Amino acid sequence: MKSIPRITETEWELMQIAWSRGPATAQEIFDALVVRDASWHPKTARTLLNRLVKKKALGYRKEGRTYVYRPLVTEGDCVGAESTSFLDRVFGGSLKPMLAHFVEREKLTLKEINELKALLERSEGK
Amino acid sequence: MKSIPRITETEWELMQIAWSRGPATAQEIFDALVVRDASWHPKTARTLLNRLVKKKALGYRKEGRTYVYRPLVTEGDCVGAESTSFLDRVFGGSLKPMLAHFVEREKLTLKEINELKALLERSEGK
DNA sequence: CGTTTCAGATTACAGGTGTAGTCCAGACAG
DNA sequence: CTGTCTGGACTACACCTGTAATCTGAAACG
Repeated sequence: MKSIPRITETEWELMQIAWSRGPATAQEIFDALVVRDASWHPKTARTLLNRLVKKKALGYRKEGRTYVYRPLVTEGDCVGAESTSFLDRVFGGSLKPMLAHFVEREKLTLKEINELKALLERSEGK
Repeated sequence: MKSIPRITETEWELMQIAWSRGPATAQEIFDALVVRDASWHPKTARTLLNRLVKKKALGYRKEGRTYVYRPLVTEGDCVGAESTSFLDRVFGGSLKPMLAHFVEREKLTLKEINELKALLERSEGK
């Protein structure tokens, strides 16, 4: 079982791109970042790419003179790790209060409520 | 509108105690920490108390020779801030995928499922 | 070929964090 | 009173984070 590296807040933005685009060069990743938030600086993005490589969250393959990066951890694994950490830290690990919090907090539309209920129904069958 | 200070992972443990016990001395807080996890060191706990004071997450009142600490931010506010941050970072701010993740992940008992459905019903009425 | 250019490597740097140790003044023991 | 003990203040320190700048070698331009 591989241990999931700890992804920081800023690093998540790069990982999201890495996961959604698949293999991509530093330039491509940077371009995608800028689309979401123009204030990204290329040097900053590169530093973070390097750190993610060091953490083994990303790997790369030399492709001519540039590197093509790709995720070494799945989004699901990272989401899982982060979710567990959040749940433990903020809600002492109890699912129900957590779900209650979110349901209360956002004003859900009737449609959303029904979708969620459907989700629960399906879970029930499993 | 007050801004919620950023509470780190370790600091959450102190805050949880501060919220649940109400006003308490450093010693009392430390004792409570040790109950949960014997590896706490008193100096570490004190340092964190000071940092939380600096962050204005805790305040204190001199009581004779020692200080009595109390929270300056509510648990609800901190939970809310942390939840938003988590939701944005990990699920791009979309509630449904997040709830889906948790519902899928844990194997909910039928009882829990029904409780959650009840929660949704109530939310509907609001 | 010499020069500009650009990707990646290396270096910078000020907070923030986890984890403690040392210093100092007042409360307490004798 | 005087030495001791203790709570709080200050100091330490390595690693992490966010945010870049500078150095270097090779590719591309002219």
